[in-house]
Amino acid sequence: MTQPSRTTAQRNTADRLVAVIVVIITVEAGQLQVLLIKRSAGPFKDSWSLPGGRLVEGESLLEAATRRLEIETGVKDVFLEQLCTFSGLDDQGSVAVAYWALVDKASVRLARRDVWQPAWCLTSELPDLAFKNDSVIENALTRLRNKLAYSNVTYSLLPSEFSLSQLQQTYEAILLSPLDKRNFRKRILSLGVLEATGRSASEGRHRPAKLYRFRERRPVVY
Amino acid sequence: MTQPSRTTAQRNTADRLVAVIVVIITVEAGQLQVLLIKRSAGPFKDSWSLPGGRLVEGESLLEAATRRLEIETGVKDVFLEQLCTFSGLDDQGSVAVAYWALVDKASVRLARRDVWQPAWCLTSELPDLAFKNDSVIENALTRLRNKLAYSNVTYSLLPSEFSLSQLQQTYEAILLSPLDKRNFRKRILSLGVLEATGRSASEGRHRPAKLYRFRERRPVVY
DNA sequence: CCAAAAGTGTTGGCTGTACACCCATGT
DNA sequence: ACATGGGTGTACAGCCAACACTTTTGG
Repeated sequence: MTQPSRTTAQRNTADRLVAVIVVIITVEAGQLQVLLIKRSAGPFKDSWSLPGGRLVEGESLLEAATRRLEIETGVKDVFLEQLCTFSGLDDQGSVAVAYWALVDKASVRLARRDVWQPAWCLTSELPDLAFKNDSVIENALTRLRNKLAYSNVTYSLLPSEFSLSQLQQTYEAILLSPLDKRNFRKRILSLGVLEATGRSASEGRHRPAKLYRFRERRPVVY
Repeated sequence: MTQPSRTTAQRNTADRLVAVIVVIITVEAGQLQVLLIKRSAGPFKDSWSLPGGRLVEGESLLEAATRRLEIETGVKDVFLEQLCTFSGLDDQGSVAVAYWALVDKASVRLARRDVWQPAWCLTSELPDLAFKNDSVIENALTRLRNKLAYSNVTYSLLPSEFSLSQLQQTYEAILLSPLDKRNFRKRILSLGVLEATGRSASEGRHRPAKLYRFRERRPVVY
């Protein structure tokens, strides 16, 4: 059984090429960043796009997204959730299921290859992207901002132990606005999703900060 | 170019059968209902499932869902939104993109056909469903409940003019819990999404109720 | 001793919730 | 006249936002 041609402009079976794409988000130095891939072949050669790829035989959507995430970053067991599904991102009738993931940049080892190099990009300075990927990213960021308010998703953006200031900086980077320190601490601590580790860490020549841990390192909604 | 067989348990191309399924929701007499189809052929023959079907050539996902909704109910221009995408609902490697829709039952004319008859079913009395469709419905209802709190989606469940009591009954049917009348009216009116029509209607032998209209008959988030 | 970030409480406004009675109509 | 649902206001509590100073450390 031969494969139908993948390059003709319109597919001639009712089956579709199904791909997953993954919006991999991190925060570093108070800046939101997204992982992009430099396209070194195919349509949109030399422009940037989100990492993605087709499903392989027998693979579920989540498996494909998990695999893709690990290929690019080496990380597993982070927050990874379906976002939405697009048709018409290319003009080939394919269907793309977008996922989004949150990773701690320190735990990432970017894939090193000659072609299709991944790189972090500030969300404030996104280049032109292939396949309308900018709307996918916008979508993911909106979801992230909403989800901050009623879930613990940030567990996946930080190391296992962190200070409240770090957590606050993460929130501020995502929301693009400063938060009041006392109100933030009150709110977060009263949720009861954190526990103190008893340890402290000083970064630079300052007073050392108490370290906290998320009680659950998996998604919880309040 | 031959089509690959659709009946073997595992597909042997990386292309997938892509279908949309639609959770069509309505409220009547204080009861949430979902449109189901009696399967009269194929897998799960004689059990119930959500209406759905494959994409046709050149069709987008939203177009497919819109078409399916209109085929079953005759209605267009109602609230229709993507829900989420499943792989593994059957064991054939297909991918199903679920949508959900809200319709005013009075404006619906159910498709009449000899086979695959559609029928309304109370969500409190769902039969066993094919293809794990029960989880899809649960998902849609959860989304609806959440969305009640910050959007005007109910515009699509009611006739163009309605009383506040009708609106409240709709909310109660969805949330499965009674609401305080005065608080409900205060809350809804203060949102400013309704406008009084100036007209009234009495149903039965009661005091006639003021009628209202949604300012926007399309989704708005507060 | 100085710079830098950590840590800590109180107040006022607003929002949401609980709660009960009178009114207009049709029969 | 009465039964039925329509319509209305107040008081209290909990939540969120605004706001400034002291403490601890490293250099």
